[in-house]
Amino acid sequence: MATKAEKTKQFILETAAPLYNEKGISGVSIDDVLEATKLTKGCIYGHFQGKDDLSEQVIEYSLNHLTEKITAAVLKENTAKGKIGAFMDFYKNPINTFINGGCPLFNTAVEADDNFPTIKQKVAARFAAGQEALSGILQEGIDSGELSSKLNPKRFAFKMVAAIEGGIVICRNIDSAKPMYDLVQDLKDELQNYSL
Amino acid sequence: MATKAEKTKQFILETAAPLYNEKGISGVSIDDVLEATKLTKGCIYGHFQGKDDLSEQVIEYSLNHLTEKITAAVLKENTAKGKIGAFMDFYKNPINTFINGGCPLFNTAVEADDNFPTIKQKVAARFAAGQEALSGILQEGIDSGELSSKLNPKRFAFKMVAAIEGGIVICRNIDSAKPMYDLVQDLKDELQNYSL
DNA sequence: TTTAAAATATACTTTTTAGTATATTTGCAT
DNA sequence: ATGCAAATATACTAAAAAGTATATTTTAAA
Repeated sequence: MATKAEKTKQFILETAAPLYNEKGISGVSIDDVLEATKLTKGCIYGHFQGKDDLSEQVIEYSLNHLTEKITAAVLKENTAKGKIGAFMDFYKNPINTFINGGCPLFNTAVEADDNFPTIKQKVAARFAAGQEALSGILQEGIDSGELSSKLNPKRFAFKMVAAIEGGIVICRNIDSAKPMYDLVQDLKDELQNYSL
Repeated sequence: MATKAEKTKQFILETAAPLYNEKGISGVSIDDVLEATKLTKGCIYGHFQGKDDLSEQVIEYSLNHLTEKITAAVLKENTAKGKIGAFMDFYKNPINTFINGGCPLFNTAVEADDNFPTIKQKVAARFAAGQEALSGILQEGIDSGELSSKLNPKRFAFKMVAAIEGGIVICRNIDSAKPMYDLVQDLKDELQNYSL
């Protein structure tokens, strides 16, 4: 069983994750985390070296959590179209995201861009892995004869992720989920057109 | 001619705009602005009520500037395809953006989401206006017989903007412009398929 | 069950950031 | 040209945030 300290640390990460996702790295203060967790400085600083360390580990936690959730959803399906559809469905609702505040990978990408090089690199690795996984699924679909070889897996995967991530932000901004549903439908139709 | 104070205020806005775009609203301090402008607190606080006021006006300035630039680029063309192409070309290079740090409209949308309701509303109005303008251009293209009536102007406009904005963030994150070029090409091809 | 170490809480200091009061300078109407 | 108001600079205070030293509590091994 996990030791007390390990459970506390996990609890801090879990509790801080949505805070970071909503307010951003620069927008979260240690006091915010203290208030959300009802813990004290001594405790927080016992588990983390400082705010930078905390930020890094919270982001790491969020990205791991995201990856797990997406992977689980995708692996439930057994066709390429099913898997890609599951990916899109995961992101379909831009208002109630699996963690409050939208997609943590994307939010972090925006903020880390010119400010947090270490975190930026971590995010970049996740995007690369995600693109690899998605285009791999599409390539398998082509190889198995499910999808047409006219489909460019990498380009479709990039366009899909870019559109979904962009769509989430815009829909959240205008407080409307509708364009996102249409967008996902359009992307599914586009993939359907490559079906054999 | 503009008075000295007006010129100074304009200079502050111009100078702070890229700072805000790179570091985000929460990431910029008054001292950052002082250092960038080489001005002093007395001067800044003479022109702005405080940081919130400064932030709001800087964002306002950036969004106005963005709108002007895009409008100018689009109005140079006289066909629907030409105009939409000009829009995409404006955003084609994700690394060297017209203002350092990516698209200010989108960056602000991400940060304002759960934190700055007033600014969020301003951004939402801009997105709405943008969608209106772009889908209007496409609708005119349909009406004039340039584009097929099978094209859904609103849905295409949304997908295009979402993909471009998302693409910029991802490309900046992975330090590569290539996927963006491919994406723009794909979107242009898609529009081309609706040509009559 | 005892106790020493680990975990957490309390009470501070330091640093950073925002904001203000006042002095000085500058531009422009007379 | 000059004097006064507007613009800007200087030098401060206030508040918020990060970080630390130490006391207390809790956990778990002996």
